[in-house]
Amino acid sequence: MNQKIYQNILKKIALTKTEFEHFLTFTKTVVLDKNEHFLNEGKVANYIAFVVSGGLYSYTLDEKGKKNVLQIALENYWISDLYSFFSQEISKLNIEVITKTELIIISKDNFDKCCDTIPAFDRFQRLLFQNAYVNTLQRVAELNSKSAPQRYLDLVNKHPEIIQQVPQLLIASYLGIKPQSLSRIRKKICTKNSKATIN
Amino acid sequence: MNQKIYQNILKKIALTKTEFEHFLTFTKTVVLDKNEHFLNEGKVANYIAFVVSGGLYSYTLDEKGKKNVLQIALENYWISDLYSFFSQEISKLNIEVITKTELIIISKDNFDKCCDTIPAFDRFQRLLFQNAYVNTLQRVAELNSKSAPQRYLDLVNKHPEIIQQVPQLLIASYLGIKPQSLSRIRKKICTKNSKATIN
DNA sequence: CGTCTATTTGAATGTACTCAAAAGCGGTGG
DNA sequence: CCACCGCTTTTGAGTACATTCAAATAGACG
Repeated sequence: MNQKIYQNILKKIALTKTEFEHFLTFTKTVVLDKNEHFLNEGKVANYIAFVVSGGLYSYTLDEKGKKNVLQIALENYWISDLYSFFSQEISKLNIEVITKTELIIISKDNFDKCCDTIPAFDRFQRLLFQNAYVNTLQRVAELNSKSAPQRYLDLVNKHPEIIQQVPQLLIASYLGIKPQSLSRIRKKICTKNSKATIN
Repeated sequence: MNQKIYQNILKKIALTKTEFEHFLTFTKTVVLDKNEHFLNEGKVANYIAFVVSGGLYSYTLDEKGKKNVLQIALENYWISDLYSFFSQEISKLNIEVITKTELIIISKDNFDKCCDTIPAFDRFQRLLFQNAYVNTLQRVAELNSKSAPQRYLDLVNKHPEIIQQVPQLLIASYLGIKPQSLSRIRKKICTKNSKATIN
Protein backbone atom coordinates (compact mmCIF):
# COMPACT_ATOMS: atom_id res chain seq x y z
CA MET A 1 0.00 0.00 0.00
CA ASN A 2 2.41 2.64 1.18
CA GLN A 3 5.03 1.05 -1.00
CA LYS A 4 3.62 3.05 -3.90
CA ILE A 5 4.34 6.42 -2.39
CA TYR A 6 7.68 5.26 -1.01
CA GLN A 7 8.83 4.13 -4.44
CA ASN A 8 7.59 7.35 -5.93
CA ILE A 9 9.58 9.49 -3.53
CA LEU A 10 12.65 7.28 -3.92
CA LYS A 11 12.64 8.09 -7.61
CA LYS A 12 13.28 11.71 -6.69
CA ILE A 13 15.38 11.62 -3.51
CA ALA A 14 17.21 9.19 -1.27
CA LEU A 15 15.08 8.42 1.78
CA THR A 16 15.70 5.78 4.43
CA LYS A 17 12.90 3.55 5.65
CA THR A 18 13.03 5.36 8.98
CA GLU A 19 12.76 8.76 7.36
CA PHE A 20 9.88 7.52 5.27
CA GLU A 21 8.04 6.21 8.35
CA HIS A 22 8.65 9.59 9.95
CA PHE A 23 7.21 11.30 6.87
CA LEU A 24 4.16 9.03 6.95
CA THR A 25 3.24 10.14 10.46
CA PHE A 26 2.65 13.60 8.99
CA THR A 27 0.25 12.36 6.35
CA LYS A 28 -3.40 11.41 6.29
CA THR A 29 -5.24 9.03 4.01
CA VAL A 30 -8.54 10.18 2.59
CA VAL A 31 -11.02 8.70 0.16
CA LEU A 32 -13.00 11.00 -2.10
CA ASP A 33 -15.95 10.07 -4.27
CA LYS A 34 -16.54 11.00 -7.86
CA ASN A 35 -17.25 14.73 -8.34
CA GLU A 36 -16.02 15.67 -4.87
CA HIS A 37 -13.64 18.61 -4.72
CA PHE A 38 -10.13 18.44 -3.37
CA LEU A 39 -9.60 22.19 -3.85
CA ASN A 40 -11.85 25.13 -4.68
CA GLU A 41 -10.75 28.37 -6.26
CA GLY A 42 -10.72 31.24 -3.81
CA LYS A 43 -9.29 29.00 -1.10
CA VAL A 44 -5.67 28.39 -0.19
CA ALA A 45 -4.31 24.97 -1.11
CA ASN A 46 -3.54 23.60 2.32
CA TYR A 47 -2.73 20.12 1.11
CA ILE A 48 -0.73 18.35 -1.50
CA ALA A 49 -1.94 14.88 -2.47
CA PHE A 50 -0.43 11.66 -3.75
CA VAL A 51 -2.89 9.57 -5.74
CA VAL A 52 -2.88 5.99 -4.46
CA SER A 53 -5.76 4.99 -6.69
CA GLY A 54 -8.37 6.73 -8.79
CA GLY A 55 -7.83 10.10 -10.40
CA LEU A 56 -8.40 13.85 -10.25
CA TYR A 57 -8.05 16.87 -12.50
CA SER A 58 -7.39 20.54 -11.98
CA TYR A 59 -9.13 23.25 -13.95
CA THR A 60 -9.91 26.93 -14.15
CA LEU A 61 -13.30 28.44 -14.94
CA ASP A 62 -13.52 31.17 -17.54
CA GLU A 63 -15.98 34.07 -17.55
CA LYS A 64 -18.64 31.95 -19.18
CA GLY A 65 -18.23 29.23 -16.57
CA LYS A 66 -16.53 26.85 -18.94
CA LYS A 67 -14.05 24.38 -17.45
CA ASN A 68 -10.51 24.48 -18.65
CA VAL A 69 -8.56 21.38 -17.71
CA LEU A 70 -4.94 22.05 -16.79
CA GLN A 71 -3.70 18.85 -15.23
CA ILE A 72 -4.82 15.27 -14.92
CA ALA A 73 -3.42 13.15 -12.08
CA LEU A 74 -4.00 9.42 -11.97
CA GLU A 75 -2.39 6.72 -9.83
CA ASN A 76 1.13 7.51 -8.67
CA TYR A 77 0.98 11.22 -9.36
CA TRP A 78 1.02 14.23 -7.07
CA ILE A 79 -1.54 16.95 -7.36
CA SER A 80 -2.28 20.32 -5.81
CA ASP A 81 -2.08 23.93 -6.83
CA LEU A 82 1.63 24.02 -6.12
CA TYR A 83 1.70 27.77 -6.44
CA SER A 84 -0.96 28.23 -3.81
CA PHE A 85 0.46 25.45 -1.66
CA PHE A 86 3.94 26.92 -1.45
CA SER A 87 3.03 30.60 -1.47
CA GLN A 88 -0.13 30.18 0.61
CA GLU A 89 -1.84 32.65 -1.67
CA ILE A 90 -5.41 32.16 -2.83
CA SER A 91 -5.79 29.56 -5.56
CA LYS A 92 -7.43 30.14 -8.91
CA LEU A 93 -7.75 26.43 -9.55
CA ASN A 94 -10.33 23.80 -8.77
CA ILE A 95 -9.39 20.18 -8.27
CA GLU A 96 -12.11 17.58 -8.69
CA VAL A 97 -12.29 13.81 -8.47
CA ILE A 98 -12.81 11.79 -11.65
CA THR A 99 -13.40 8.38 -10.07
CA LYS A 100 -13.45 7.32 -6.44
CA THR A 101 -9.98 8.16 -5.26
CA GLU A 102 -7.68 7.26 -2.43
CA LEU A 103 -5.24 9.99 -1.54
CA ILE A 104 -2.33 10.39 0.82
CA ILE A 105 -2.33 14.04 1.76
CA ILE A 106 0.05 16.23 3.70
CA SER A 107 -0.60 19.73 4.95
CA LYS A 108 1.64 22.71 4.32
CA ASP A 109 2.61 22.86 8.00
CA ASN A 110 3.57 19.21 8.09
CA PHE A 111 5.36 19.47 4.79
CA ASP A 112 7.46 22.27 6.26
CA LYS A 113 8.20 20.13 9.29
CA CYS A 114 9.41 17.37 6.99
CA CYS A 115 11.68 19.86 5.28
CA ASP A 116 13.10 20.81 8.67
CA THR A 117 13.62 17.26 9.92
CA ILE A 118 14.42 15.24 6.80
CA PRO A 119 17.59 16.50 5.11
CA ALA A 120 16.65 15.49 1.56
CA PHE A 121 13.14 16.88 1.76
CA ASP A 122 13.99 20.39 0.65
CA ARG A 123 15.22 18.84 -2.54
CA PHE A 124 12.00 16.90 -2.90
CA GLN A 125 10.03 20.11 -2.66
CA ARG A 126 12.19 21.78 -5.28
CA LEU A 127 11.86 18.83 -7.61
CA LEU A 128 8.10 18.79 -7.34
CA PHE A 129 7.99 22.41 -8.33
CA GLN A 130 10.56 22.07 -11.09
CA ASN A 131 8.74 19.13 -12.64
CA ALA A 132 5.48 21.01 -12.59
CA TYR A 133 7.12 24.01 -14.22
CA VAL A 134 8.83 22.00 -16.94
CA ASN A 135 5.67 20.11 -17.76
CA THR A 136 3.70 23.31 -18.03
CA LEU A 137 6.30 24.93 -20.25
CA GLN A 138 6.23 21.85 -22.44
CA ARG A 139 2.48 22.14 -22.73
CA VAL A 140 2.69 25.74 -23.87
CA ALA A 141 5.18 24.73 -26.55
CA GLU A 142 2.95 21.91 -27.74
CA LEU A 143 -0.29 23.85 -27.56
CA ASN A 144 0.88 26.49 -29.93
CA SER A 145 2.94 24.43 -32.29
CA LYS A 146 1.19 21.10 -32.76
CA SER A 147 -2.15 20.29 -34.37
CA ALA A 148 -5.01 18.85 -32.35
CA PRO A 149 -4.66 15.31 -33.81
CA GLN A 150 -0.94 15.40 -33.11
CA ARG A 151 -1.50 16.51 -29.52
CA TYR A 152 -3.96 13.68 -29.09
CA LEU A 153 -1.53 11.11 -30.49
CA ASP A 154 1.22 12.43 -28.25
CA LEU A 155 -1.05 11.92 -25.28
CA VAL A 156 -1.95 8.41 -26.42
CA ASN A 157 1.73 7.54 -26.61
CA LYS A 158 2.89 9.23 -23.42
CA HIS A 159 -0.11 8.55 -21.20
CA PRO A 160 -2.32 5.77 -22.55
CA GLU A 161 -3.72 5.31 -19.06
CA ILE A 162 -5.30 8.75 -19.32
CA ILE A 163 -7.05 7.81 -22.56
CA GLN A 164 -8.42 4.70 -20.89
CA GLN A 165 -9.53 6.13 -17.59
CA VAL A 166 -10.62 9.70 -18.25
CA PRO A 167 -13.87 10.86 -19.93
CA GLN A 168 -13.33 12.35 -23.36
CA LEU A 169 -14.99 15.55 -22.22
CA LEU A 170 -12.03 16.19 -19.95
CA ILE A 171 -9.41 14.97 -22.37
CA ALA A 172 -10.82 17.30 -25.02
CA SER A 173 -10.60 20.25 -22.65
CA TYR A 174 -7.07 19.23 -21.68
CA LEU A 175 -6.12 19.22 -25.37
CA GLY A 176 -7.81 22.56 -25.95
CA ILE A 177 -10.56 21.30 -28.27
CA LYS A 178 -14.30 20.52 -28.10
CA PRO A 179 -15.53 17.00 -27.31
CA GLN A 180 -17.15 16.74 -30.76
CA SER A 181 -13.86 17.50 -32.42
CA LEU A 182 -12.05 14.92 -30.32
CA SER A 183 -14.64 12.36 -31.31
CA ARG A 184 -14.04 13.09 -35.00
CA ILE A 185 -10.27 13.02 -34.55
CA ARG A 186 -10.48 9.62 -32.91
CA LYS A 187 -12.66 8.33 -35.72
CA LYS A 188 -10.26 9.55 -38.37
CA ILE A 189 -7.29 7.98 -36.59
CA CYS A 190 -9.05 4.63 -36.25
CA THR A 191 -9.75 4.46 -39.97
CA LYS A 192 -6.03 4.92 -40.57
CA ASN A 193 -5.45 1.37 -39.31
CA SER A 194 -4.50 2.63 -35.87
CA LYS A 195 -1.20 3.94 -37.18
CA ALA A 196 -0.30 5.78 -34.00
CA THR A 197 2.27 8.10 -35.51
CA ILE A 198 2.39 11.35 -37.36
CA ASN A 199 0.00 11.35 -40.26
CA MET B 1 21.06 52.95 -13.77
CA ASN B 2 21.21 50.34 -11.06
CA GLN B 3 18.14 51.93 -9.55
CA LYS B 4 16.06 49.93 -11.99
CA ILE B 5 17.14 46.57 -10.72
CA TYR B 6 17.06 47.71 -7.10
CA GLN B 7 13.47 48.86 -7.44
CA ASN B 8 12.60 45.63 -9.19
CA ILE B 9 13.99 43.48 -6.40
CA LEU B 10 12.40 45.68 -3.74
CA LYS B 11 9.02 44.88 -5.25
CA LYS B 12 9.61 41.27 -4.27
CA ILE B 13 11.66 41.35 -1.08
CA ALA B 14 12.99 43.78 1.51
CA LEU B 15 16.62 44.55 0.78
CA THR B 16 18.80 47.20 2.43
CA LYS B 17 21.05 49.42 0.37
CA THR B 18 24.05 47.60 1.81
CA GLU B 19 22.67 44.21 0.89
CA PHE B 20 21.93 45.46 -2.57
CA GLU B 21 25.48 46.75 -3.01
CA HIS B 22 26.69 43.38 -1.83
CA PHE B 23 24.47 41.68 -4.38
CA LEU B 24 25.77 43.95 -7.14
CA THR B 25 29.34 42.82 -6.56
CA PHE B 26 28.24 39.38 -7.70
CA THR B 27 26.79 40.63 -10.96
CA LYS B 28 28.22 41.57 -14.33
CA THR B 29 26.87 43.94 -16.95
CA VAL B 30 26.91 42.79 -20.53
CA VAL B 31 25.68 44.27 -23.77
CA LEU B 32 24.41 41.98 -26.52
CA ASP B 33 23.62 42.90 -30.08
CA LYS B 34 20.56 41.99 -32.09
CA ASN B 35 20.39 38.26 -32.89
CA GLU B 36 23.06 37.31 -30.37
CA HIS B 37 22.24 34.37 -28.13
CA PHE B 38 22.08 34.54 -24.38
CA LEU B 39 21.42 30.79 -24.08
CA ASN B 40 21.55 27.84 -26.48
CA GLU B 41 19.66 24.61 -26.10
CA GLY B 42 21.89 21.74 -25.09
CA LYS B 43 23.79 23.97 -22.68
CA VAL B 44 23.17 24.59 -19.01
CA ALA B 45 21.77 28.00 -18.14
CA ASN B 46 24.62 29.37 -16.04
CA TYR B 47 23.20 32.86 -15.78
CA ILE B 48 20.01 34.63 -15.02
CA ALA B 49 19.60 38.09 -16.51
CA PHE B 50 17.84 41.32 -15.65
CA VAL B 51 17.00 43.40 -18.70
CA VAL B 52 18.18 47.00 -18.18
CA SER B 53 17.30 48.00 -21.72
CA GLY B 54 16.40 46.27 -24.96
CA GLY B 55 14.73 42.89 -25.09
CA LEU B 56 15.08 39.14 -25.55
CA TYR B 57 12.89 36.14 -26.13
CA SER B 58 13.08 32.45 -25.33
CA TYR B 59 11.97 29.74 -27.71
CA THR B 60 12.11 26.06 -28.50
CA LEU B 61 12.73 24.57 -31.93
CA ASP B 62 10.40 21.85 -33.18
CA GLU B 63 11.38 18.93 -35.45
CA LYS B 64 10.95 21.08 -38.53
CA GLY B 65 13.19 23.77 -37.09
CA LYS B 66 10.35 26.18 -36.49
CA LYS B 67 10.73 28.63 -33.62
CA ASN B 68 8.21 28.52 -30.85
CA VAL B 69 8.30 31.62 -28.70
CA LEU B 70 7.70 30.95 -25.01
CA GLN B 71 8.64 34.15 -23.25
CA ILE B 72 9.37 37.73 -24.15
CA ALA B 73 11.43 39.84 -21.74
CA LEU B 74 11.76 43.58 -22.22
CA GLU B 75 13.07 46.27 -19.89
CA ASN B 76 12.71 45.48 -16.21
CA TYR B 77 12.13 41.77 -16.61
CA TRP B 78 14.21 38.76 -15.66
CA ILE B 79 14.97 36.05 -18.12
CA SER B 80 16.69 32.67 -18.17
CA ASP B 81 15.66 29.06 -18.40
CA LEU B 82 14.81 28.98 -14.72
CA TYR B 83 14.47 25.22 -14.78
CA SER B 84 17.96 24.75 -16.15
CA PHE B 85 19.37 27.54 -13.99
CA PHE B 86 18.15 26.08 -10.72
CA SER B 87 18.48 22.39 -11.56
CA GLN B 88 21.66 22.81 -13.62
CA GLU B 89 20.26 20.33 -16.10
CA ILE B 90 20.64 20.82 -19.83
CA SER B 91 18.30 23.43 -21.27
CA LYS B 92 15.90 22.86 -24.14
CA LEU B 93 15.44 26.57 -24.67
CA ASN B 94 17.19 29.19 -26.72
CA ILE B 95 17.28 32.82 -25.68
CA GLU B 96 18.00 35.41 -28.32
CA VAL B 97 18.30 39.18 -28.40
CA ILE B 98 15.60 41.22 -30.16
CA THR B 99 17.27 44.60 -30.06
CA LYS B 100 20.62 45.67 -28.64
CA THR B 101 20.30 44.83 -25.01
CA GLU B 102 21.97 45.72 -21.77
CA LEU B 103 21.80 43.00 -19.16
CA ILE B 104 22.79 42.60 -15.55
CA ILE B 105 23.66 38.94 -15.16
CA ILE B 106 24.46 36.74 -12.21
CA SER B 107 25.86 33.24 -12.29
CA LYS B 108 24.37 30.25 -10.51
CA ASP B 109 27.34 30.11 -8.11
CA ASN B 110 27.04 33.75 -7.21
CA PHE B 111 23.30 33.51 -6.92
CA ASP B 112 23.78 30.70 -4.41
CA LYS B 113 26.26 32.84 -2.49
CA CYS B 114 23.68 35.61 -2.33
CA CYS B 115 21.20 33.11 -0.94
CA ASP B 116 23.73 32.17 1.74
CA THR B 117 24.67 35.70 2.72
CA ILE B 118 21.50 37.73 2.20
CA PRO B 119 18.66 36.48 4.41
CA ALA B 120 15.80 37.47 2.13
CA PHE B 121 17.38 36.08 -1.01
CA ASP B 122 16.02 32.59 -0.68
CA ARG B 123 12.62 34.12 -0.83
CA PHE B 124 13.57 36.08 -3.92
CA GLN B 125 14.60 32.87 -5.64
CA ARG B 126 11.33 31.19 -4.72
CA LEU B 127 9.32 34.15 -5.94
CA LEU B 128 11.09 34.20 -9.28
CA PHE B 129 10.22 30.57 -9.78
CA GLN B 130 6.67 30.91 -8.54
CA ASN B 131 5.98 33.84 -10.83
CA ALA B 132 7.33 31.98 -13.80
CA TYR B 133 5.17 28.98 -12.95
CA VAL B 134 2.00 30.96 -12.48
CA ASN B 135 2.52 32.88 -15.69
CA THR B 136 3.07 29.69 -17.63
CA LEU B 137 0.00 28.06 -16.14
CA GLN B 138 -1.99 31.13 -17.07
CA ARG B 139 -0.73 30.86 -20.62
CA VAL B 140 -1.85 27.25 -20.89
CA ALA B 141 -5.30 28.25 -19.69
CA GLU B 142 -5.50 31.08 -22.21
CA LEU B 143 -4.02 29.16 -25.12
CA ASN B 144 -6.66 26.50 -25.01
CA SER B 145 -9.66 28.56 -24.07
CA LYS B 146 -9.38 31.90 -25.85
CA SER B 147 -9.51 32.74 -29.54
CA ALA B 148 -6.52 34.20 -31.31
CA PRO B 149 -7.99 37.72 -31.54
CA GLN B 150 -8.84 37.60 -27.87
CA ARG B 151 -5.33 36.49 -26.96
CA TYR B 152 -3.95 39.34 -29.02
CA LEU B 153 -6.20 41.90 -27.34
CA ASP B 154 -5.25 40.55 -23.93
CA LEU B 155 -1.61 41.06 -24.82
CA VAL B 156 -2.30 44.58 -26.08
CA ASN B 157 -3.95 45.44 -22.80
CA LYS B 158 -1.50 43.74 -20.47
CA HIS B 159 1.73 44.43 -22.33
CA PRO B 160 1.37 47.23 -24.89
CA GLU B 161 5.15 47.69 -24.77
CA ILE B 162 5.55 44.26 -26.34
CA ILE B 163 3.29 45.21 -29.24
CA GLN B 164 5.35 48.32 -29.82
CA GLN B 165 8.83 46.89 -29.53
CA VAL B 166 8.66 43.31 -30.80
CA PRO B 167 8.43 42.16 -34.46
CA GLN B 168 5.05 40.69 -35.33
CA LEU B 169 6.76 37.47 -36.39
CA LEU B 170 7.66 36.83 -32.77
CA ILE B 171 4.39 38.05 -31.33
CA ALA B 172 2.53 35.71 -33.68
CA SER B 173 4.60 32.76 -32.54
CA TYR B 174 4.09 33.78 -28.92
CA LEU B 175 0.33 33.81 -29.53
CA GLY B 176 0.46 30.46 -31.31
CA ILE B 177 -0.56 31.72 -34.76
CA LYS B 178 1.09 32.49 -38.12
CA PRO B 179 2.31 36.02 -38.92
CA GLN B 180 -0.18 36.29 -41.79
CA SER B 181 -3.03 35.54 -39.42
CA LEU B 182 -1.83 38.11 -36.92
CA SER B 183 -1.71 40.70 -39.68
CA ARG B 184 -5.32 39.96 -40.60
CA ILE B 185 -6.42 40.01 -36.98
CA ARG B 186 -4.83 43.43 -36.49
CA LYS B 187 -6.54 44.70 -39.60
CA LYS B 188 -9.92 43.48 -38.47
CA ILE B 189 -9.50 45.04 -35.04
CA CYS B 190 -8.48 48.39 -36.49
CA THR B 191 -11.60 48.57 -38.62
CA LYS B 192 -13.64 48.13 -35.46
CA ASN B 193 -12.70 51.67 -34.43
CA SER B 194 -9.92 50.44 -32.20
CA LYS B 195 -12.39 49.19 -29.66
CA ALA B 196 -9.84 47.33 -27.57
CA THR B 197 -12.24 45.05 -25.79
CA ILE B 198 -14.00 41.81 -26.40
CA ASN B 199 -15.65 41.71 -29.79
C1' DC C 1 -36.83 0.68 -16.86
C1' DG C 2 -36.15 5.58 -17.10
C1' DT C 3 -33.12 9.47 -16.48
C1' DC C 4 -28.98 11.76 -17.01
C1' DT C 5 -24.76 12.33 -19.05
C1' DA C 6 -21.25 11.17 -22.51
C1' DT C 7 -20.28 10.27 -27.15
C1' DT C 8 -21.17 10.23 -31.97
C1' DT C 9 -22.81 12.05 -36.29
C1' DG C 10 -24.58 15.54 -39.69
C1' DA C 11 -24.69 20.02 -41.96
C1' DA C 12 -23.39 24.68 -42.12
C1' DT C 13 -20.29 28.17 -40.57
C1' DG C 14 -16.13 30.37 -39.25
C1' DT C 15 -11.40 30.73 -38.45
C1' DA C 16 -6.71 29.87 -39.26
C1' DC C 17 -3.83 27.77 -42.61
C1' DT C 18 -1.10 27.27 -47.05
C1' DC C 19 0.82 29.07 -51.17
C1' DA C 20 1.89 32.97 -53.56
C1' DA C 21 2.82 37.55 -54.50
C1' DA C 22 3.06 42.40 -53.56
C1' DA C 23 4.20 46.24 -50.70
C1' DG C 24 6.87 48.36 -47.01
C1' DC C 25 11.12 49.21 -44.50
C1' DG C 26 15.96 49.34 -43.15
C1' DG C 27 20.47 48.95 -44.16
C1' DT C 28 24.61 48.67 -47.48
C1' DG C 29 27.39 49.87 -51.07
C1' DG C 30 28.09 52.15 -55.38
C1' DC D 1 21.51 60.15 -52.73
C1' DC D 2 19.77 56.39 -55.00
C1' DA D 3 19.56 51.45 -56.24
C1' DC D 4 19.48 47.18 -54.47
C1' DC D 5 18.99 43.48 -51.15
C1' DG D 6 16.99 41.04 -47.39
C1' DC D 7 13.52 40.76 -44.23
C1' DT D 8 8.91 41.88 -42.38
C1' DT D 9 4.26 42.80 -43.10
C1' DT D 10 0.22 42.84 -45.88
C1' DT D 11 -3.10 41.04 -49.14
C1' DG D 12 -5.47 37.55 -52.09
C1' DA D 13 -7.51 33.07 -53.17
C1' DG D 14 -8.37 28.59 -52.00
C1' DT D 15 -8.20 24.86 -48.55
C1' DA D 16 -8.29 22.42 -44.22
C1' DC D 17 -9.79 22.14 -39.87
C1' DA D 18 -12.35 23.02 -35.65
C1' DT D 19 -16.61 25.13 -34.25
C1' DT D 20 -21.61 25.65 -33.70
C1' DC D 21 -26.22 23.95 -33.45
C1' DA D 22 -28.89 20.10 -33.46
C1' DA D 23 -30.15 15.50 -33.03
C1' DA D 24 -29.38 10.60 -32.46
C1' DT D 25 -27.13 6.91 -30.08
C1' DA D 26 -24.86 4.75 -26.36
C1' DG D 27 -23.67 4.02 -21.44
C1' DA D 28 -23.94 4.58 -16.53
C1' DC D 29 -26.59 4.59 -12.47
C1' DG D 30 -30.29 4.59 -9.50
